[in-house]
Amino acid sequence: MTREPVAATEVFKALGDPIRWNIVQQMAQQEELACSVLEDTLPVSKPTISYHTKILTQAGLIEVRKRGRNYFYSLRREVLRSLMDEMWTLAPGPRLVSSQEQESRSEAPALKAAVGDDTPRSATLLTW
Amino acid sequence: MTREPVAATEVFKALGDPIRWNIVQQMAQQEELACSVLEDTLPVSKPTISYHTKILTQAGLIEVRKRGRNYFYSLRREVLRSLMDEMWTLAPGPRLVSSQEQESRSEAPALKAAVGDDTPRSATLLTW
DNA sequence: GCGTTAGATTGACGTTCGTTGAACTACTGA
DNA sequence: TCAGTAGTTCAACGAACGTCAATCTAACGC
Repeated sequence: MTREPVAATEVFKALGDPIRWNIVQQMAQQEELACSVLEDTLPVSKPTISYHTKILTQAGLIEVRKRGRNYFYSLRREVLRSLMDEMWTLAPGPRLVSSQEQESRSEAPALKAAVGDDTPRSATLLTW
Repeated sequence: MTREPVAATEVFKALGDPIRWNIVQQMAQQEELACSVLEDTLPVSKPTISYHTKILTQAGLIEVRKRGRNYFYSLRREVLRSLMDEMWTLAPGPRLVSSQEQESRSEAPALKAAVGDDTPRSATLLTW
């Protein structure tokens, strides 16, 4: 059941790219995401998408399922939670954000050219 | 009070390097950390340390205080928490790790050559 | 003043990363 | 069987990253 342990820094590095973060965000909403959707929503070529999904897979963040000639990706939320646990030991405390603040944040202005101007989801900005 | 908003991916990228992750871990324990300590504990030269602390500062993760000719760094935990909040919206759920599991994890075998063999803290490995 | 020390900056170097066109593989449907 | 499609792999490229020696700057002690 337990897989190869992955260094925390490798997961951080995987999340530290706008396109990959965008992919993870999309997958968090869809439960399972077709590769073709990524081709439509991301402003990069097919090989580039393949490159990024590979990095996410190696970091343990996503799981790949092949059905015929189509590929489907799904987010491995337990990995994200495991990383959050690790961060929590460094900065323990209750969750800060109220539900309406989450709402407003998802409508925050996009960081321009972070992943292209016509991207479905805007870049995530942190304020504190 | 609120500073320049920083993209989440920039913070992830800052955390995605073994040396910087090590620095953050040390600062989580010390409340305030002298630069000289980093020079003693990290297997890299002074300019390299300066380079990494600069990246952490730009990501908003640490704060610099100069006292005479000495520099002191401190962790900005609210930034880490803000990032955790963002991750939580993607993978909501309770914390997973029990206190004794945290204990055993901190004693986990080091990932060799992740940041040098004589590093005070071992590399963080994730299991799920 | 003047040498020393702590740490940042600069400049150079090799390595890794992100991107693409081209070629390839595996599946589909007729 | 064979053309078309979905997605990967390969090879190459420029850009960004991580490292260090050398240099610089500011504060210290005398």
